[in-house]
Amino acid sequence: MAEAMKGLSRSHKCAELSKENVGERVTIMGWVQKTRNTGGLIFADIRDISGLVQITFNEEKLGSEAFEKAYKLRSEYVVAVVGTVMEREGGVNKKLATGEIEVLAEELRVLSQSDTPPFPIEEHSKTKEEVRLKYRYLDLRRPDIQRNIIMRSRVAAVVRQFLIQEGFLEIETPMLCKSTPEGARDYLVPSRVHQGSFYALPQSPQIFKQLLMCSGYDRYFQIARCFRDEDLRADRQPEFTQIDMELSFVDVDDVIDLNERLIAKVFDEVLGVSVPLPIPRMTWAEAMERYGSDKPDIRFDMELTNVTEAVRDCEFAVFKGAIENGGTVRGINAKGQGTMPRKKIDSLVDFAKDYGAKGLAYIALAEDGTYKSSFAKFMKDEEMSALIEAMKGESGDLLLFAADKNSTVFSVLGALRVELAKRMDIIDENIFKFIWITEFPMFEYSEEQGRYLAMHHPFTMPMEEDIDLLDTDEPWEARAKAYDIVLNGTELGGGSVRISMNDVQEKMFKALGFSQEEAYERFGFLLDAFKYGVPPHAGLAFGFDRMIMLMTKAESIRDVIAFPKIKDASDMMSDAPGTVDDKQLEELGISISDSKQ
RNA sequence: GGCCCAGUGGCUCAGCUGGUUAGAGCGCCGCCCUGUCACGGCGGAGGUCGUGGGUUCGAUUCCCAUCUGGGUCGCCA
Repeated sequence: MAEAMKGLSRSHKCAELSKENVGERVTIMGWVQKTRNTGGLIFADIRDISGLVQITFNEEKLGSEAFEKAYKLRSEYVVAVVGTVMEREGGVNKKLATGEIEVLAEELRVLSQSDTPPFPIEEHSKTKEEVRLKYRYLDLRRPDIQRNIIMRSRVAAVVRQFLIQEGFLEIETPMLCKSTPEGARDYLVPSRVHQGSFYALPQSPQIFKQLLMCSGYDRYFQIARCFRDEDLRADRQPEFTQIDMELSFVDVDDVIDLNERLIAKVFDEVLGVSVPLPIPRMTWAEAMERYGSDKPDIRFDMELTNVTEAVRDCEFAVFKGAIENGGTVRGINAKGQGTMPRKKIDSLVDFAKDYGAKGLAYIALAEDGTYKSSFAKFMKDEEMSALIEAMKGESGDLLLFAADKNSTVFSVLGALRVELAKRMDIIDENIFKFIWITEFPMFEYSEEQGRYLAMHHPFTMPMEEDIDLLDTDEPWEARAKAYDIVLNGTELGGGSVRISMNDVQEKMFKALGFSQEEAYERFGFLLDAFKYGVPPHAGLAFGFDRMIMLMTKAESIRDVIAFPKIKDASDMMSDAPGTVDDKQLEELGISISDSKQ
């Protein structure tokens, strides 16, 4: 039977108690973590958000009726205990923050009983996520998840404090928006009043924050929920949170300066980690050339080497063909991996194939100066020597090569570089290496749609010296005033300077193949707003969940979100999404096609 | 949509090339125990081996399909 807490008031959280409190009469409330019953003496560890404290139940002190109650305590019962803080008689428990003390109970109330939990409520749980997520309310009791959720709140608080101090206003933007069929799939919300019409949940507050700049709120931020109806990954959820901001009368350097100070402050205050400023910058072109990635992990080297010139005249058909088709041959040198067994090399080849490579050529350099290679028979000796030389290959190294069009070579070697580093265990997991990637291309080719798309979004400002390129036959050569902040190989955030000049915006739409009408159809109200005096403006958005993931070293984004969704975007606990009543559908004017029922 | 991994009591796992009543640890239930903190002792309950089909004298084990969960490629302006 549960008892009321009437007349009791919690005086301390469990782990707030220490030797300082010895002799004090305290009231603590929390969950029973564990009981140890030695017969005439019962110990119980009581847990709340602060941690654990040991309660001692002694029949002489407590009386037989209450002692009987203590006898029946089980895991996860919610109790209130009034008692006196004592130094431990049975010796200090060094593993516990409150290990020097215990509370000798004088009164016990069982505020709530509990069924036996389906899995143990403990740190470093071995229970599979399937079970944990079904009982998420229990999983959230575990100290490691609680630490993540607490850190998330602290980061949000520091961000708010910093930005408000910098003159930002926190402004909410709508959740019910108009669908803009560019980019990710929208989550749609049917309208009852306007049957047959749909709202879309925002993929980001992009357009609204630009309108706020037009309206003169010259520094805006929001910790904003965003929605994308795409497939999930370990670091991707269908609804996620951005630290979103936009500033007027600024250029690239202003945004970068402000945000690196924000990062430094967050890491200092929350983790005690000092981030040296300024954070290094690298152009997109350099990042691709050196790391094969626009989000390079710079905690380790193993950079790409362009060996196209060294193999230009060779007879190896794979290299020859790639070069003839306008591609390149590039390699990476896995130092000291020359003895890698064939089986493991094959698994690297398979790995490369996932990223679009047709294969992976290799040279394994033995300690005795000889080598094994998948393609030596097609090469002259001096060509091999030149290639090894170009790769700075030494005895014991494993050289891996991809030959294809540049985008494939970069994607394969960029991923392979990270994979190798993981296998070689050369990544220092305890450091945070930030880098800004700048000067992104304006456009990116979509194989699927057979046309160029805006790499960032259609309001991204080209670099001044590249504006004229938009009028030429090769507008895709233009670089954007866009920047990403990358941490340990993860894109933490990104943004751009926006187009605030009408003529440039028109050129941009033209380059993207939008007619004036199409542009208006999609973004009319923004373009209209721009007619009435638009300040130069720029912004940035951080992936808040990813930031917390990296700060907590969580392996999954689900570990930093209180109620996450699983791979198919459903919620294991509530079973969302679900079907709805026919009556609800009728009101919305919606019918479900037979094939889906 | 493709590929890969996993699924055996509440939890975590073992179960060899197919062979009697499918095991262990933790948890749970009962009894005992006044200084435990991975408490201890004794006893006990609890399993359609994810599901369906096939091969076989016989399937947790082999094959096929399917479901569930995870990872990843595509996708994510």
